[in-house]
Amino acid sequence: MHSPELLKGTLQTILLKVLKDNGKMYGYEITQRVKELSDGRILLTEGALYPALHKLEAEGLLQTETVHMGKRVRKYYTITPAGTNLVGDRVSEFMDFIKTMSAVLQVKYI
Amino acid sequence: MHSPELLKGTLQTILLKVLKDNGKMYGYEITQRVKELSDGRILLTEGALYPALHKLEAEGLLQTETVHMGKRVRKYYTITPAGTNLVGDRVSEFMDFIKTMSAVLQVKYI
DNA sequence: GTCTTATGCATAATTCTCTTATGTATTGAT
DNA sequence: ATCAATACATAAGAGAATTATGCATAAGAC
Repeated sequence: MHSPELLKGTLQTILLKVLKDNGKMYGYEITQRVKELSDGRILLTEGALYPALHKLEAEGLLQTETVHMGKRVRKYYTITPAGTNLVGDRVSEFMDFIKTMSAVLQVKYI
Repeated sequence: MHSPELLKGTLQTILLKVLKDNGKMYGYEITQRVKELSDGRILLTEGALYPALHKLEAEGLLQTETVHMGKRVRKYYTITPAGTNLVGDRVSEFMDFIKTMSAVLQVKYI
Protein backbone atom coordinates (compact mmCIF):
# COMPACT_ATOMS: atom_id res chain seq x y z
CA MET A 1 0.00 0.00 0.00
CA HIS A 2 1.20 3.45 -0.85
CA SER A 3 1.85 6.24 1.56
CA PRO A 4 -1.71 7.54 1.77
CA GLU A 5 -0.75 11.22 1.67
CA LEU A 6 0.35 10.87 -1.93
CA LEU A 7 -3.11 9.69 -2.92
CA LYS A 8 -4.70 12.89 -1.73
CA GLY A 9 -6.31 14.77 -4.54
CA THR A 10 -6.16 11.84 -6.94
CA LEU A 11 -9.38 10.08 -5.95
CA GLN A 12 -11.73 12.09 -8.17
CA THR A 13 -9.44 11.62 -11.15
CA ILE A 14 -9.26 7.87 -10.52
CA LEU A 15 -13.03 7.53 -10.25
CA LEU A 16 -13.77 9.54 -13.38
CA LYS A 17 -11.15 7.72 -15.45
CA VAL A 18 -12.13 4.22 -14.32
CA LEU A 19 -15.79 4.95 -14.98
CA LYS A 20 -14.98 6.40 -18.39
CA ASP A 21 -12.97 3.31 -19.30
CA ASN A 22 -15.28 0.67 -17.83
CA GLY A 23 -18.78 2.10 -18.33
CA LYS A 24 -21.44 1.39 -15.74
CA MET A 25 -19.99 0.32 -12.37
CA TYR A 26 -21.06 0.18 -8.74
CA GLY A 27 -19.01 1.27 -5.74
CA TYR A 28 -17.65 -2.02 -4.56
CA GLU A 29 -16.84 -2.99 -8.14
CA ILE A 30 -14.78 0.20 -8.48
CA THR A 31 -12.71 -0.66 -5.41
CA GLN A 32 -11.97 -4.09 -6.87
CA ARG A 33 -11.06 -2.72 -10.28
CA VAL A 34 -8.71 -0.12 -8.79
CA LYS A 35 -7.14 -2.77 -6.59
CA GLU A 36 -6.59 -4.93 -9.68
CA LEU A 37 -5.20 -2.11 -11.83
CA SER A 38 -2.86 -1.00 -9.04
CA ASP A 39 -1.71 -4.54 -8.31
CA GLY A 40 -3.07 -4.31 -4.77
CA ARG A 41 -1.37 -1.01 -4.00
CA ILE A 42 -4.39 1.27 -3.98
CA LEU A 43 -7.16 0.09 -1.67
CA LEU A 44 -10.00 2.60 -1.73
CA THR A 45 -11.68 2.93 1.63
CA GLU A 46 -15.43 3.22 1.85
CA GLY A 47 -15.23 6.37 3.95
CA ALA A 48 -13.48 8.09 1.07
CA LEU A 49 -15.17 6.35 -1.85
CA TYR A 50 -18.87 6.92 -1.18
CA PRO A 51 -18.67 10.60 -0.25
CA ALA A 52 -16.52 11.18 -3.34
CA LEU A 53 -19.03 9.44 -5.60
CA HIS A 54 -21.89 11.43 -4.06
CA LYS A 55 -20.01 14.64 -4.62
CA LEU A 56 -19.27 13.86 -8.26
CA GLU A 57 -22.93 13.02 -8.75
CA ALA A 58 -24.00 16.30 -7.10
CA GLU A 59 -21.68 18.13 -9.49
CA GLY A 60 -23.31 16.46 -12.48
CA LEU A 61 -20.20 14.53 -13.48
CA LEU A 62 -21.71 11.15 -12.70
CA GLN A 63 -25.25 9.83 -12.80
CA THR A 64 -26.73 6.92 -10.91
CA GLU A 65 -29.15 4.08 -11.36
CA THR A 66 -30.25 1.92 -8.46
CA VAL A 67 -30.76 -1.75 -9.20
CA HIS A 68 -32.25 -4.36 -6.89
CA MET A 69 -30.40 -7.66 -7.17
CA GLY A 70 -32.74 -9.93 -5.23
CA LYS A 71 -32.68 -8.41 -1.77
CA ARG A 72 -29.43 -6.55 -2.28
CA VAL A 73 -29.24 -3.02 -3.64
CA ARG A 74 -26.61 -1.86 -6.07
CA LYS A 75 -26.08 1.71 -7.11
CA TYR A 76 -24.57 1.95 -10.54
CA TYR A 77 -22.59 4.99 -11.58
CA THR A 78 -22.11 6.21 -15.13
CA ILE A 79 -20.03 9.14 -16.31
CA THR A 80 -22.03 12.02 -17.82
CA PRO A 81 -21.03 14.07 -20.87
CA ALA A 82 -19.80 16.79 -18.47
CA GLY A 83 -17.71 14.18 -16.67
CA THR A 84 -16.30 12.90 -19.95
CA ASN A 85 -15.31 16.43 -20.87
CA LEU A 86 -13.49 16.86 -17.58
CA VAL A 87 -11.66 13.56 -17.25
CA GLY A 88 -9.14 14.31 -20.00
CA ASP A 89 -8.18 17.57 -18.32
CA ARG A 90 -7.77 15.87 -14.98
CA VAL A 91 -5.53 13.18 -16.40
CA SER A 92 -3.46 15.77 -18.27
CA GLU A 93 -3.16 17.77 -15.09
CA PHE A 94 -1.86 14.72 -13.28
CA MET A 95 0.67 13.97 -16.00
CA ASP A 96 1.86 17.57 -15.94
CA PHE A 97 2.24 17.25 -12.19
CA ILE A 98 4.38 14.13 -12.65
CA LYS A 99 6.55 15.98 -15.14
CA THR A 100 7.00 18.93 -12.79
CA MET A 101 7.78 16.75 -9.80
CA SER A 102 10.30 14.76 -11.83
CA ALA A 103 12.08 18.01 -12.63
CA VAL A 104 12.10 19.10 -8.99
CA LEU A 105 13.25 15.72 -7.71
CA GLN A 106 15.71 15.44 -10.61
CA VAL A 107 14.58 11.99 -11.64
CA LYS A 108 13.63 10.44 -14.95
CA TYR A 109 10.01 9.28 -15.00
CA ILE A 110 10.87 5.58 -14.62
CA MET B 1 0.39 26.61 -10.68
CA HIS B 2 -0.71 23.06 -10.14
CA SER B 3 -3.87 21.90 -8.53
CA PRO B 4 -2.68 22.16 -4.95
CA GLU B 5 -4.24 18.89 -3.79
CA LEU B 6 -1.76 16.90 -5.84
CA LEU B 7 1.12 18.46 -3.95
CA LYS B 8 -0.12 17.11 -0.66
CA GLY B 9 2.29 14.66 0.82
CA THR B 10 5.13 15.66 -1.50
CA LEU B 11 6.48 18.62 0.44
CA GLN B 12 8.76 16.67 2.78
CA THR B 13 10.20 14.73 -0.14
CA ILE B 14 10.82 17.94 -2.07
CA LEU B 15 12.57 19.59 0.88
CA LEU B 16 14.79 16.63 1.65
CA LYS B 17 15.78 16.11 -1.98
CA VAL B 18 16.49 19.77 -2.70
CA LEU B 19 18.60 20.05 0.46
CA LYS B 20 20.47 16.88 -0.38
CA ASP B 21 21.23 18.17 -3.88
CA ASN B 22 22.04 21.77 -2.96
CA GLY B 23 23.67 21.56 0.46
CA LYS B 24 23.13 24.35 2.95
CA MET B 25 20.05 26.46 2.15
CA TYR B 26 17.69 28.82 3.94
CA GLY B 27 13.92 28.82 3.68
CA TYR B 28 13.41 31.59 1.18
CA GLU B 29 16.21 30.22 -0.95
CA ILE B 30 14.43 26.84 -1.07
CA THR B 31 11.22 28.44 -2.33
CA GLN B 32 13.17 30.14 -5.13
CA ARG B 33 15.03 26.97 -6.08
CA VAL B 34 11.80 24.94 -6.22
CA LYS B 35 10.14 27.66 -8.27
CA GLU B 36 13.07 27.56 -10.67
CA LEU B 37 13.18 23.75 -10.92
CA SER B 38 9.42 23.58 -11.48
CA ASP B 39 9.45 26.37 -14.04
CA GLY B 40 7.18 28.49 -11.85
CA ARG B 41 4.63 25.74 -11.29
CA ILE B 42 5.35 24.96 -7.64
CA LEU B 43 5.22 28.01 -5.40
CA LEU B 44 5.84 26.94 -1.81
CA THR B 45 3.84 28.98 0.66
CA GLU B 46 5.40 30.11 3.90
CA GLY B 47 2.57 28.64 5.97
CA ALA B 48 3.47 25.21 4.64
CA LEU B 49 7.22 25.61 4.32
CA TYR B 50 8.28 26.74 7.78
CA PRO B 51 6.22 24.26 9.79
CA ALA B 52 7.48 21.48 7.50
CA LEU B 53 11.12 22.51 8.01
CA HIS B 54 10.61 22.68 11.78
CA LYS B 55 9.07 19.24 11.78
CA LEU B 56 11.92 17.72 9.77
CA GLU B 57 14.37 19.35 12.16
CA ALA B 58 12.50 17.99 15.18
CA GLU B 59 12.70 14.52 13.61
CA GLY B 60 16.45 14.84 13.23
CA LEU B 61 16.37 14.78 9.44
CA LEU B 62 17.59 18.36 9.11
CA GLN B 63 19.84 20.51 11.24
CA THR B 64 20.00 24.28 11.46
CA GLU B 65 22.47 27.07 11.78
CA THR B 66 21.39 30.67 12.33
CA VAL B 67 23.46 33.32 10.61
CA HIS B 68 23.20 37.08 11.05
CA MET B 69 23.63 38.89 7.76
CA GLY B 70 23.99 42.47 8.99
CA LYS B 71 20.68 43.09 10.71
CA ARG B 72 18.85 40.29 8.94
CA VAL B 73 18.68 36.74 10.23
CA ARG B 74 18.93 33.68 8.08
CA LYS B 75 18.32 30.15 9.25
CA TYR B 76 20.28 27.65 7.19
CA TYR B 77 19.15 24.06 6.91
CA THR B 78 21.38 21.09 6.19
CA ILE B 79 20.35 17.49 5.72
CA THR B 80 21.60 15.10 8.42
CA PRO B 81 22.91 11.55 7.83
CA ALA B 82 19.49 10.27 8.93
CA GLY B 83 17.86 12.56 6.36
CA THR B 84 20.24 11.41 3.65
CA ASN B 85 19.35 7.81 4.44
CA LEU B 86 15.66 8.58 4.10
CA VAL B 87 15.57 10.73 0.99
CA GLY B 88 16.28 7.89 -1.42
CA ASP B 89 13.38 5.88 -0.01
CA ARG B 90 11.05 8.84 -0.27
CA VAL B 91 11.95 9.47 -3.90
CA SER B 92 11.57 5.78 -4.73
CA GLU B 93 8.21 5.78 -3.02
CA PHE B 94 7.10 8.71 -5.12
CA MET B 95 8.27 7.04 -8.33
CA ASP B 96 6.46 3.86 -7.38
CA PHE B 97 3.36 5.94 -6.79
CA ILE B 98 3.68 7.46 -10.27
CA LYS B 99 4.00 3.99 -11.74
CA THR B 100 0.92 2.75 -9.91
CA MET B 101 -1.15 5.78 -10.83
CA SER B 102 -0.11 5.46 -14.45
CA ALA B 103 -1.41 1.89 -14.44
CA VAL B 104 -4.70 2.91 -12.87
CA LEU B 105 -5.17 5.87 -15.21
CA GLN B 106 -3.95 3.76 -18.14
CA VAL B 107 -1.43 6.31 -19.32
CA LYS B 108 2.22 6.15 -20.29
CA TYR B 109 4.41 8.28 -18.04
CA ILE B 110 4.96 11.05 -20.64
C1' DG C 1 13.44 60.85 -0.50
C1' DT C 2 9.58 57.92 -0.41
C1' DC C 3 7.08 54.10 -1.93
C1' DT C 4 6.72 49.58 -3.64
C1' DT C 5 8.65 45.12 -4.19
C1' DA C 6 11.56 41.65 -2.63
C1' DT C 7 13.70 39.38 1.15
C1' DG C 8 13.22 36.72 5.51
C1' DC C 9 11.13 34.36 9.46
C1' DA C 10 7.02 32.75 12.03
C1' DT C 11 2.34 31.34 13.83
C1' DA C 12 -2.90 30.90 13.99
C1' DA C 13 -7.37 30.02 12.01
C1' DT C 14 -9.55 27.64 8.66
C1' DT C 15 -10.40 24.36 4.92
C1' DC C 16 -10.05 20.19 2.57
C1' DT C 17 -9.47 15.35 2.02
C1' DC C 18 -8.82 11.33 3.74
C1' DT C 19 -8.67 7.44 7.65
C1' DT C 20 -10.86 5.11 11.18
C1' DA C 21 -14.90 3.77 13.41
C1' DT C 22 -19.49 2.61 13.34
C1' DG C 23 -23.92 0.95 11.56
C1' DT C 24 -26.90 -2.04 8.75
C1' DA C 25 -27.72 -5.97 5.88
C1' DT C 26 -27.19 -9.93 2.27
C1' DT C 27 -24.60 -13.87 0.23
C1' DG C 28 -21.49 -17.72 -0.11
C1' DA C 29 -18.33 -21.04 1.79
C1' DT C 30 -16.89 -24.55 5.42
C1' DA D 1 -23.75 -22.01 12.32
C1' DT D 2 -20.10 -19.06 11.69
C1' DC D 3 -16.89 -16.34 9.10
C1' DA D 4 -15.44 -13.81 5.05
C1' DA D 5 -16.94 -11.30 1.31
C1' DT D 6 -20.28 -8.28 -0.67
C1' DA D 7 -22.77 -3.70 -0.50
C1' DC D 8 -24.17 0.75 0.98
C1' DA D 9 -23.72 4.85 4.14
C1' DT D 10 -22.38 8.47 7.66
C1' DA D 11 -19.77 10.60 11.61
C1' DA D 12 -15.73 11.70 14.33
C1' DG D 13 -11.11 12.66 14.06
C1' DA D 14 -6.46 13.40 11.99
C1' DG D 15 -3.17 15.41 8.77
C1' DA D 16 -1.45 18.60 5.56
C1' DA D 17 -2.14 22.23 3.24
C1' DT D 18 -4.10 27.37 2.29
C1' DT D 19 -5.05 31.85 3.78
C1' DA D 20 -4.41 35.48 6.86
C1' DT D 21 -1.72 37.90 9.91
C1' DG D 22 2.41 39.74 12.11
C1' DC D 23 7.04 41.63 12.22
C1' DA D 24 11.16 43.50 10.07
C1' DT D 25 15.13 44.75 6.65
C1' DA D 26 16.95 45.71 1.89
C1' DA D 27 16.77 47.14 -2.81
C1' DG D 28 14.97 49.42 -6.73
C1' DA D 29 11.85 52.70 -9.05
C1' DC D 30 10.27 57.32 -9.75
